[in-house]
Amino acid sequence: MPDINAADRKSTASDVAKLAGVSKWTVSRAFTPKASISQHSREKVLKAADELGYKPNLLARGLSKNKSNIIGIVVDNFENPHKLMLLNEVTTQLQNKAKIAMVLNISNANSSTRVLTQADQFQVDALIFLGSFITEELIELAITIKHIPFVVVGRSTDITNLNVISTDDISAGQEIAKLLMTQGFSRFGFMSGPESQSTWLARFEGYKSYLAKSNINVEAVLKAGKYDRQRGFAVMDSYLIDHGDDHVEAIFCENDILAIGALDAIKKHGKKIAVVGFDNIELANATSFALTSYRQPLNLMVAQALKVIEDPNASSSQQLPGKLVLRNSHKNSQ
Amino acid sequence: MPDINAADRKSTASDVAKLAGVSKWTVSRAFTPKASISQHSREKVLKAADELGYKPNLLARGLSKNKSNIIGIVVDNFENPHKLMLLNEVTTQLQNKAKIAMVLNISNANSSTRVLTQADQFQVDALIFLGSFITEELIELAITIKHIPFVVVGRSTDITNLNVISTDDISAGQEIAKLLMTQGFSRFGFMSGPESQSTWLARFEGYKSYLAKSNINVEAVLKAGKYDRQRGFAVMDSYLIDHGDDHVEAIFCENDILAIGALDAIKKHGKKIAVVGFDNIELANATSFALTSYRQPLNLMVAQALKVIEDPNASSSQQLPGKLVLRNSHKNSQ
DNA sequence: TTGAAAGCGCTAACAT
DNA sequence: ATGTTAGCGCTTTCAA
Repeated sequence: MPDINAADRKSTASDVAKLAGVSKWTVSRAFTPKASISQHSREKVLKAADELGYKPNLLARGLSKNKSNIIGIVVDNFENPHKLMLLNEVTTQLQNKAKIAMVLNISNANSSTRVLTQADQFQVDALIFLGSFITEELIELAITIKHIPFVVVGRSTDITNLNVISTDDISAGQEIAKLLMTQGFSRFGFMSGPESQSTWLARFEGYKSYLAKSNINVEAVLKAGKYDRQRGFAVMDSYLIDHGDDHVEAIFCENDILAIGALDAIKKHGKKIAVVGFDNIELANATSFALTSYRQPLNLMVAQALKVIEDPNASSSQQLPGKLVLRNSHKNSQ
Repeated sequence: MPDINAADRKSTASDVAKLAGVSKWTVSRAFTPKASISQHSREKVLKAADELGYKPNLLARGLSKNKSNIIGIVVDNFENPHKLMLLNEVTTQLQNKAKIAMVLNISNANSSTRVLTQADQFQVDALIFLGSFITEELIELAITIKHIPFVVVGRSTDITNLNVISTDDISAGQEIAKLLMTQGFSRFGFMSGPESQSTWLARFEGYKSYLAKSNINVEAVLKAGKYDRQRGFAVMDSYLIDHGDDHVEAIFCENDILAIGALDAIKKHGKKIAVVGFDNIELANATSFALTSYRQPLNLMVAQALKVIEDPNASSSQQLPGKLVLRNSHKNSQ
């Protein structure tokens, strides 16, 4: 059958070759940055390509080069606005490198085994775990799909042989402890999110160790169990119910949405407790909260993560410095 | 060279064929739901595949079937937590259909032309615009990449020949007007986000028309210009500064993050103005806001969108009913 | 039901 | 610098 639909079909390298009067391999060369091809030929080809609206089929290229330029972005929680900041950063940086982000949702009902297998079948070049609640099981799974390099962004863990790019959580915790001590508080608390044996609460370590230098204990550790505003509220609410007027003066929450929940609970009880969060989500800036928080260096973290998955040799974990963002919630008089 | 690295390489249909003692075409059939193949052969193949950890290469399949099963999800704004709800829904539903989401970030500095072209090169089967601020230019672009069907989710527009799946914004606006009138208010306002000639503020239409039935005008339309909490705050702040005690009693904000900003401004001025938002983001439930909002039927919207891109004939726009979520912010006495 | 040939659109490697 | 052969891993089509 003659090619009646040629106009509707995407044109291929062969079409361009025909129009430019060269072979299709020359067309391929014209689209390969440092291929040996004459200036003349390249121009002819590019002109013809432009006329036909030709753009190389990246799936075909991927098949032949055995490199898809597709990166799997693994997300296990869609409740925290912070994820959106990360997604924004990672998609932007990938796009700028002519790569593309495939979002893999392993939250809730989605079977992570199934989804990661799917990603593997789509030939993702690498997997990036976005600040996920990494479990042993997940790591196991990622390793099973063993051809794929992967890196964890924004989550401390003590699993060895794992590439992790995160904020320097120890220092962050210390800085926050220092800030609160400077305010003159003497009774401190901490609110934690999900817990697993494989993840290490470096933020808490830094916080605790700094206070310890002044012989101060963290007297209350409120376990929210997940990164969830409602849980943050609930756990602070019951703490205040249980403790009456005998409560901590300042609390460091593992992240902003927990902190926001906590602030609401504190407000409900009409108490004054200083609160510091983590992530510096946009909402921290709302006057209702004026939440003092800690900004992670997302751009650097993502850039480093991309470097790691590109060059498996350079593989190494890193802790990057973030920055305290002062508002009002950490002060002793708000 | 003998295949020394066979163990490290992903195994292919040929590997499986060899082990199962059949041809590679039979292997392909074993993985094709209704192919004609004997039960016996299929079992042999599946067993061999399992042994080798073989899974079909979906990129290769895509190339040969001219269908990638990759869907481009176009996102132009990463500030609104509502996007995360949408992303969660769309990735989950796609994954359940053995398809995968490629997130295309056209916010800020990302050139939408470049990104959509990139998506085209990756052979996305379709494009889904997520509640985006659709411009004429964007539509133009999407049409230029003409082989690709696309659909807009969650954004009313009056551009014709465009598949749009959205909440029934007219009814929603009416419901909200009714709710506020029931509270006994008589002076009403509206806060809008970004404006373009191509998008139609159906929510506002419904709101306005319902009030008009009682001969009531919307006396103040605050234009935030973008979906941004800070802008919501700022525009309400200056409204209150300008109007002193002579202000509306109730305001409907185009979405929740605007509403949250507005609430903070109202609080700052120590005023009482009823506020209703839209989207029902998780934060609406925070006690600081107790924001009455409107929940869009995201699951239905996304399901419908997927149906539309799968079957171009069924293409048609739809308005799906959502649901008012009552909290405290709409009441005349909070 | 099964095997074989041809082709999806591209690139690596070799030949000229 | 350019054309050719072969091949990436799969499916479609045609024979047997």
